[in-house]
Amino acid sequence: MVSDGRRTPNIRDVAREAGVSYQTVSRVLNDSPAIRPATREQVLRVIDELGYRPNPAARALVTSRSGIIGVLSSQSALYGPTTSIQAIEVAARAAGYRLSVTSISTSDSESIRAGLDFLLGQSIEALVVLAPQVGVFDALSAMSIGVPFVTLEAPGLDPGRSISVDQTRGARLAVRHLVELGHTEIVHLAGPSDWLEAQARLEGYRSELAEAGLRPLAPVVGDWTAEFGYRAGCDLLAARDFTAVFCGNDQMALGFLHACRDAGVDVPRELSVVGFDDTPESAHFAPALTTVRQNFVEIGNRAIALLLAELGGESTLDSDPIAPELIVRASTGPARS
Amino acid sequence: MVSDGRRTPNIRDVAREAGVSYQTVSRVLNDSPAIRPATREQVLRVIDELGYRPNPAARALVTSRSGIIGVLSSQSALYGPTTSIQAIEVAARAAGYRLSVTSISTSDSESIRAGLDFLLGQSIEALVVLAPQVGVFDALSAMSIGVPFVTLEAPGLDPGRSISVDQTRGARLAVRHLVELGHTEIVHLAGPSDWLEAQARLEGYRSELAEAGLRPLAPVVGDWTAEFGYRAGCDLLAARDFTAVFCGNDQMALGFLHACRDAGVDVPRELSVVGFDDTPESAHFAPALTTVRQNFVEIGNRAIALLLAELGGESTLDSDPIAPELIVRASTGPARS
DNA sequence: ATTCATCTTCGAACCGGTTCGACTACTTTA
DNA sequence: TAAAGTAGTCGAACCGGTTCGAAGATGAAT
Repeated sequence: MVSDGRRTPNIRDVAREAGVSYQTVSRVLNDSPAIRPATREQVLRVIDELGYRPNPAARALVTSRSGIIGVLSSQSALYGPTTSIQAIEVAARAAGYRLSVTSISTSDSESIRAGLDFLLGQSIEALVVLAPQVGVFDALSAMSIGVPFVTLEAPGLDPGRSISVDQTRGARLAVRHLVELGHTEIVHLAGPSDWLEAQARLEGYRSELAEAGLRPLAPVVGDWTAEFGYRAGCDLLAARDFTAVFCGNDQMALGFLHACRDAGVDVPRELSVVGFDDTPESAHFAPALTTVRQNFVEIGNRAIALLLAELGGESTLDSDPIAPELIVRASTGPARS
Repeated sequence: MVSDGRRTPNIRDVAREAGVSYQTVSRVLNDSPAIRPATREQVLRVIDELGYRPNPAARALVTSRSGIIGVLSSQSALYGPTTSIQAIEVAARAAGYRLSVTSISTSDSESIRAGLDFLLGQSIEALVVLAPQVGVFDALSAMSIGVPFVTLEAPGLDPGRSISVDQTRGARLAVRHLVELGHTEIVHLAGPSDWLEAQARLEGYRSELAEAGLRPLAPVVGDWTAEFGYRAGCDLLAARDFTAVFCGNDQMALGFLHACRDAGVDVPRELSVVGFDDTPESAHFAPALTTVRQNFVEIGNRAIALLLAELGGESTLDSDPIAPELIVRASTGPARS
């Protein structure tokens, strides 16, 4: 890597060194066919020798393609979004795109707008929204995005623009499992009410119970954290008028299990607990958690596939929703009659 | 937002519409002082009216500042790195930078090089490396980076270029706690041996035991997962020749606790268990986990602060290492004599 | 009224690529 | 042997900003 003159080499430096015109170098870079093999060899050698890297800004300027896909994510270290983003990154990179991720800490429209502005100001070519609060989508439809976009884990909203596991179905699987075990009084520890996933799971909980002819109990609205699950559990177990709990995610289930231990309630003998997500840890909870598995990697992959199709001008394929899967472990058992 | 002609408006469109020259618009954008307030108002109004956004590629081209900070991360949804990256993103955004994150799935030099190439090809202005395997740093020093960079959670390597919690100290805190409880036979469930954090914790484990005049046992090398912790636990508990376990992270501790339940071993009565990281869930393990807290947000913030200082030409300040904190919970207790 | 300083605006060059029409030299065909 | 075709290369214009020296306007000083 030579650094004569203190300037990073540009395409003209390469051309001069290789004894060709700079357009020829450009041809080599974009592997145009009309280049004599010997010339290409020569140019490539000089490129390597000089440590030349094409300037992405210059390229973006003239092609008006930034190669950037924006990701708007809610600020959290939750397992699901994190896993999806990673899958997105891998898929995007494979397609020659890079990611620009920004996270919003609150879901008020001001901060959403700021996050979106930040991304749009980078001339992103497409957008993935991973912030599944209702407010986000209101803000989204208020601003004209101007690029293809897809929302993740926002079930029931804007079909065709949203990729998600069928949350309602997942919730129904969980509840049905409990019903089949003979439970009739099933509490739901829900996620934040402005999260679409939480809404869909609550909906699934209600409709499955209705179908079984059972009455839903008032949902306890939480914040996805184990800490909340614990405190809610302590409260609920004081007046124990239920035999099963369907938790909105695995973390809350963990907290709830903790509360059960504190209260001396035996799971699953006296109480059945179900989670949601199947985090890698849930198999090792005490007891191992029955939960609903979501394929977060698949979500990410499909998101990029859809965007790439749209960027390529293809019609957006409406694929089947991703099916969740019930994973039965030790935290659920038959209701005691 | 007007869209006449099907082209996004550029600075000249704004100038024409506002009745000024395009250089004046540029002045307004970079809030140069030499602009009459009335002119500024007028220009800003037109900008808003046209929905004009400056083209970052054009700007980057002429200023030769991309505004991008690259992040090279190892592919995982681990709590620590995820949290740090988020802190980095927030801090970078506040400073007017954006992030380009890429993750490498394996730590062989080929894939490291590819990841690094991918980032350097985006003319990043600075680099954060969050892939604390030894191989990464070998590859790093082999390639000339050409931009300021900082490595995270890579203790003991390249001081001044690395931000991390003092892992060795954290491990010593954990082990000292066990020693003070009277434990003499302490097993270490280590992280992968090519991870610098794992090495540092192992080192801390050994030196603290040495100082206490105790002999270290052969470490069990794992992969950070709960699943591994479980399997290792099952093996270890078969021939139970120890009274305490120091786990390299909370997930492995969780798996180990699971194994203890399976084996009918009472924690902390018969066995003490310590984790590392203090994930938000660890307070709700069964039993609540004694662990070592790391401030991942602080790590991210410091990383950006250091890079910004360097980008601004300031000398790199060598700050004190971040101190870890022992969080004592229910999983540790006195050794039975 | 003229000169000069100051404030504000303008013109032109440049950043580092891509692209398209034109040019050259060498084959092929009649 | 002249005309036509073709592979390979080149020149110039352009993308959308920033920057710097120069110019126009305005008002104060002489």
